[in-house]
Amino acid sequence: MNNDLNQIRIFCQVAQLQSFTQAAESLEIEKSTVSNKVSQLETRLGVKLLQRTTRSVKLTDEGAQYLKFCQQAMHQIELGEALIGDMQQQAVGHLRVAVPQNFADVMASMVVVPFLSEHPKVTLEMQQGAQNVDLIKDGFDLAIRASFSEIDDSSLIYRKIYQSQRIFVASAEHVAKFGNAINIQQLREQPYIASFAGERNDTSFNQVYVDGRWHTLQARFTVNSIAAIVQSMQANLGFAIMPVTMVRDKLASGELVQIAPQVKLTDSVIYLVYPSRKGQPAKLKAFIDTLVCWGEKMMLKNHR
Amino acid sequence: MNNDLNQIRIFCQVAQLQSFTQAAESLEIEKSTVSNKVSQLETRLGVKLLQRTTRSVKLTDEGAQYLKFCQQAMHQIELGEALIGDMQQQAVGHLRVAVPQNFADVMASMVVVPFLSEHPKVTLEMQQGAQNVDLIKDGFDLAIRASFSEIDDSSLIYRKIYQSQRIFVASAEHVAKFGNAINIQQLREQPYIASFAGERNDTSFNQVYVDGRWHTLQARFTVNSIAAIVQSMQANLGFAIMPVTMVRDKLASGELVQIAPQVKLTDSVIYLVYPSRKGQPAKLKAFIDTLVCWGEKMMLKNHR
DNA sequence: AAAGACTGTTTTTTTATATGAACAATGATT
DNA sequence: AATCATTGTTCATATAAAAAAACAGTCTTT
Repeated sequence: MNNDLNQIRIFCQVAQLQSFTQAAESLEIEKSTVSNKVSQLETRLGVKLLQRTTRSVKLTDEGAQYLKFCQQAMHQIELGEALIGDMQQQAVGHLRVAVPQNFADVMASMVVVPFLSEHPKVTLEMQQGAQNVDLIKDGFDLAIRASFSEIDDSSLIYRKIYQSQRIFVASAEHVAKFGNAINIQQLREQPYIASFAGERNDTSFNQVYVDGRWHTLQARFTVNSIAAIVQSMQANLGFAIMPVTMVRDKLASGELVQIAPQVKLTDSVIYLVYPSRKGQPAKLKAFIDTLVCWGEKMMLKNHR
Repeated sequence: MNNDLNQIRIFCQVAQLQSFTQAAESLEIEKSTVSNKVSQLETRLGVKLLQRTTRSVKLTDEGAQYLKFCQQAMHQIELGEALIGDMQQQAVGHLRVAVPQNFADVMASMVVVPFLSEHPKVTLEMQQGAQNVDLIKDGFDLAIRASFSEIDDSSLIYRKIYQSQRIFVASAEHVAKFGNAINIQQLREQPYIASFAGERNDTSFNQVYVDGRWHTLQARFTVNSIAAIVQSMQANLGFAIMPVTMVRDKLASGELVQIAPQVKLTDSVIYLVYPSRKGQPAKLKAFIDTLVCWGEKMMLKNHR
């Protein structure tokens, strides 16, 4: 290559150390390379930068002038790389996260608050309902997905952080009124409160796999918030499908009760999706850690 | 090479043009090279700098931060190279010249004054009596040599700018007193005013080649200034050896007369010596031009 | 809806470059 | 003063990088 920037680094080193040999050693290259690169640079610029005897190396007038600029340039690059190093070690900068519609409220209290207080130099942007965004194109650092069918997309890292059994739950009053259903047919006759995970026509959350085929429950009421569903159940609007962990406390206190335990549902699984595992900035590592930690805590709660 | 500065230029170009393909075209390299270099840079820094789809290229948070520093660095280098370009085109800077002892006065009026007035941005340092200096080691841009024996030194450019017949001259009064000598023996009996060109023991200027061997004239008075010698002759201190051109006017006006025209002297030759012909800064080119021009004018005067 | 144009990446081949030894030149040392 | 150690440069060879072509996506257009 004619216009080789490495010539400049090498020239700087020679000029600074006043020696081709020492420059070669410090850069861990051959002195013949040093000699050639400096010659190339001189030829390209059309100026002799260094006057050299076999015994001494001195800057020419032009070389001294040029060196100043080169040294500043090298310094700028050093500063830049130091900054990158810092960003790798310390969580700083802006983080854009895509979360499913029905997860915002769960995240806010249990993840966002502790994360932001632990990492004061990070700013967080959480975009709800951006379930199927293109991480790279739309500039997200991370997405949380609650898909039940795993999507295979190379170049993206999928990481399961949470898996929980889902159950049918309702208020005690609801059970008293409709009876405790024991199969899918009976459930379909009871009012159902649906959630949707992502896109408008995404019905995966409302599908029940029984006897080798999928049954879709028709919803009386649909809302994209876990908290709203719980409240609706307590208002006796109907039964719902919930991850066990989400309603563990309500079940313990008797506010909600499980119905149709014989009917098995697929698990609720939460994935983290992010582009490329290597070269993660510290801010992303930190957020992933927080999420993984949260997932583990939730799972423990489940199996307690 | 692991730490390749060219990665940075390429990254800058990609980031600026938001395209690998366009960056490759503008840098006149292959897009595969661009792709590889950016990947190398990312690997080295351990950060993804650019998020890329097959259709779009976007800076990451880290990439944007890093880019700022890289752009500044590139800008610095551009400034430096622009300066070098100017120095090549416009005579600026400091010029160190070594001249023989007996040339300073000749140079001052006929070369230095017109040169400095024509090139106001050049500062000139003229070191007298530095005849046999090491151009490179001692940091001279140019030396003027009046050697009679050509020295062969590779890596140095020798350029003859002036050659003149030397003659014996004296004042008319001197001739009246001592008679017009016709051979070397007669000359040796007359008082001789000597010059020396360089080192203290340099007698080449006072040697006369006659009948196949060298004769050294014993000087009654030695001084290292052409002007002083002329004045001394006019004060009838003795005869001297002078290049014809130097005393052309004095001979024409009758102030000085040639003696012993039968005795042939070697020519006076003036050389320019400078390191490396290519990559000369404009200041040096300009000074060489002035000297060559001066030499030609003097030679013309001679043959008129 | 399907083909085409254009993106960035990967792979193979060709080219260029770094290397290491020998070299010429200089200063220090004996 | 002569040898020795060390400098920067040169040259043949091994190595690494750039080029060229093939590839796998994505968006546009017919």
